[in-house]
Amino acid sequence: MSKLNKTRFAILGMLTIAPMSGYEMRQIMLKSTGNFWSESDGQLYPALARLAAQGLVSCTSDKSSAREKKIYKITVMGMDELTNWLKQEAETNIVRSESLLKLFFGANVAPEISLEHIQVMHDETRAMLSRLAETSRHLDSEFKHSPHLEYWQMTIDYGLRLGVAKLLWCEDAINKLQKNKRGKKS
Amino acid sequence: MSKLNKTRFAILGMLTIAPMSGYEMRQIMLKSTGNFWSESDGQLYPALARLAAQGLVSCTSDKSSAREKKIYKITVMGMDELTNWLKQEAETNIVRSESLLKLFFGANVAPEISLEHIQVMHDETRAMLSRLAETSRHLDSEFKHSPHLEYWQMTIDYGLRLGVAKLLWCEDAINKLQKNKRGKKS
DNA sequence: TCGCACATGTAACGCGTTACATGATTAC
DNA sequence: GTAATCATGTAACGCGTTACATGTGCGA
Repeated sequence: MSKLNKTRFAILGMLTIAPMSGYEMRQIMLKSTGNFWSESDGQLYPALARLAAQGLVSCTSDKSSAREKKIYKITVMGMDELTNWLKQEAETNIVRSESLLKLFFGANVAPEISLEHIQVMHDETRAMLSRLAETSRHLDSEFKHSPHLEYWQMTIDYGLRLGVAKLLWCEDAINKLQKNKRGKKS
Repeated sequence: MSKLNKTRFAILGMLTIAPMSGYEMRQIMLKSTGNFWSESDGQLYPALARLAAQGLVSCTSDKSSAREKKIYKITVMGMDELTNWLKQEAETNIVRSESLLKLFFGANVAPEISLEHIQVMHDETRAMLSRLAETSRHLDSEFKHSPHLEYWQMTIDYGLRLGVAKLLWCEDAINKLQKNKRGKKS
């Protein structure tokens, strides 16, 4: 029960924003929840089909555009399922950082190696921060009157705060390692 | 190749600290890398056996203690394998936060629900911070002259900085949600 | 004596990604 | 014409956890 698939809930949640296709959903997820939650094709499409079979979402085929597109919409039952899940305590909080694992074993190699790893983290974090800032601005203008906005901005703010902290840590770590390098030379 | 098992490297790395048994390794991992990397029984023991078969670790049976204990030691080949991995760029950086996902969909339920989730995050973060602080003190006294110490403290510092940022975010988010609640009432 | 910590493993299951298959339209 | 994007799906594979199996010794 505990490790049961959460994909269904991510989907149901996305459909409270608007009815959409699986493809659209994936794009939106990447840009919105991408920093803390993502789903792959192989999870998404089968899950959508299952939800439809269970009556938690309805599906209509849209043939107006180029290729056939399946537009999914959340049902009353689906809404029930979602809010019920939202009320439960969160279970899944996974972090797995190969960068930190490598740093942890850094004593086995030259400090330059660890420096390089941290530099990469630094660059990636900076890139993430600017993406987040852009998303934030975009949401503010695009969803001015949506009840979702407040919550979305909170998750963005989370990314911003953690990102800034990460950046500062990187700079600190780089300093320490460089000082150490000089220390060993002299 | 890219998604190849990293367990082997985590094990090899741990064995650069000291020769140890699988059981000990698990304990140590939980306390040291637990916040950013962990392995379960079902990964650890088979991986140890494979590494031994490949000659990357050696294994001696210790019958002095209560139950038979297998002490693993990293070999020269294993050391080679490890340093080679350490030099490569990190690939695996996974984050999956159900708490944030629930917050993202918070507009679908009463603000009290989201408040509660954030409160849980806050408490968990505080607990993590005090565990980290304790570990840090412990390492300082226990491994004063180890070349590992500097690197270990850096990963702890990472946890501390991110943790503090998380804490501040929680407090901020709680304030925002409470303000919003009052706003709706009046 | 009951339960916990020590200690090693296996089997089953589900999670999640990747790669593949298909095919239309659009932009260069 | 050919590459990229839109669009949906499937199959295979490996990752990772959980639960189970087994047994010892120690402390409350």
